[in-house]
Amino acid sequence: MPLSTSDRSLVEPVIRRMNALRPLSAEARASLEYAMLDGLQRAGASEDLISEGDPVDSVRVVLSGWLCRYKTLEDGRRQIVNFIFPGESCDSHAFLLPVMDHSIATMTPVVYAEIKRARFESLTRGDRSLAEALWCETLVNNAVQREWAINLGRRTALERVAHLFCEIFERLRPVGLVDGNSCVMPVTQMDLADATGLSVVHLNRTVQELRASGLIVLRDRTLTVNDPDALKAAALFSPSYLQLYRFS
Amino acid sequence: MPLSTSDRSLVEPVIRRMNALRPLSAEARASLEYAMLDGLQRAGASEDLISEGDPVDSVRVVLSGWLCRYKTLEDGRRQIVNFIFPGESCDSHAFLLPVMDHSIATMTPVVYAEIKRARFESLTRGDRSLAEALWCETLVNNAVQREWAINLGRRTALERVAHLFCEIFERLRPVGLVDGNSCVMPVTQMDLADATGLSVVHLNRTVQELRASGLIVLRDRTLTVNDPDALKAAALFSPSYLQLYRFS
DNA sequence: GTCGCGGCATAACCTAGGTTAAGTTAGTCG
DNA sequence: CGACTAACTTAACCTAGGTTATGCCGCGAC
Repeated sequence: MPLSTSDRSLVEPVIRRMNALRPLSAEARASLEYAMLDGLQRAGASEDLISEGDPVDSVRVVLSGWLCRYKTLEDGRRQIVNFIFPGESCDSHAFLLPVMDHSIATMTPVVYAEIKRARFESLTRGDRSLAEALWCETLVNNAVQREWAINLGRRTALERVAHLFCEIFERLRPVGLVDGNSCVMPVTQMDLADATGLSVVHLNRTVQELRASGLIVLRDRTLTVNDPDALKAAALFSPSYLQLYRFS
Repeated sequence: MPLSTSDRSLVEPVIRRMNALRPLSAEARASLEYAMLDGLQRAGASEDLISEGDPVDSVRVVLSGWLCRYKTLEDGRRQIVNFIFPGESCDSHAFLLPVMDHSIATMTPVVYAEIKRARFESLTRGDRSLAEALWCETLVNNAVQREWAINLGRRTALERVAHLFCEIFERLRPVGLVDGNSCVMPVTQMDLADATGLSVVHLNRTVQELRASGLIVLRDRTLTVNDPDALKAAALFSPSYLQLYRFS
């Protein structure tokens, strides 16, 4: 089965990202490509791909669209604990644990590749570099999670929202989704509130404040940051935890 | 070099914990034991073992005492993002990334085993079960980090502190550090405040409130929970994210 | 002994952010 | 076209939690 050009361009960001985390052998690259194209899936916006308590038996790699990991309390309070962007994988190795401790939902329509556990294991067993790239991804994920902890625990509302915008920018950039000073922001203010631990009303107030101070323009689902350094300063943002040096 | 009984009892909780995460082969157990006893170290309270930005070239396994992972903002605001308890390891595989994204400090005097990267890699290369146990630990860690996110973002002060106490209890239990309804609580209220994202004053108020309602007794560095179910209910605590089923 | 200090406790006051409510806009479904 | 809904906005009000300050206790240094 020959690969079409359009299919290749779909999975290319994933290969590029993995390769930046750990240089992949040509064979690893090819077999990962095939595995992904074998399991292409689509989902609409606001769908749960997997829920807390579900057993895991496959790995999903996001090709386009935004997803989030979230947890809820009994009474409905919801916290988005992380976003998942194109080029990132969802549950790499998660099947080492019996069930999910959190849920994963789409925030936009999404294209992803689903790789079954057995195939995934033969992929990673066959090539050390791929396995290491995936583990690096898990470690970076862990670092992001820690940054979210200090974000939620110690930053003010303004710093928090600014920090989230900075992080989104820096995570979208290596997969080619930042265009100059702009990127898409295809999520509702409700989602942003759940990600920053704020109420929707206060999230809106904070966005207005960022707008008024000229730090951001957010209109038509597009975020523009004219002076990134100023936004970073307002956010107390330092990108080292994202391990971006790997993407030159 | 024969192992003394006292040395064995020191590393026993680690072996037991790893074995619960993944059943270890007899050889894995023995070589891990030797590697740990080879690198025994001590540290006093309130010492940084490693700081944000430092390169990592060894793995530390905690044998006794409490540590924490923390991050700070430029202006000194500090967030403890996780605790590290006896039987847990610090930086397993962290050397896959170039530098630490956070710091690790002792909260009490600590005994730990330091295993150099090369030796660690030969240990895990030699035995798949040990490697898997350590990766499981990383995944559980990640799950704990997510729970901390919802704790900081969505729980009230009372729920947060109660939740932290519940988690500490459940993490200390499998390594034999819970005695009936009590465990040691060798940290200052300042530390608890930094872990829950509260000010010291409000942490103190909250502890008073938990005391007044009869949910906890905290005295002489000892925490007693007479009615664990009541505390769990107040905390909206559900232990599944800790993967404790593994420890019977 | 007492000086100094770190940890705990409590009170008075204040503010960041939550809550409730209402209005606007824009898109979708008949 | 109008009805309905989801997302956003703004205002008024309120409270959880922060800040500042003061006092107490216990302990180690001298």
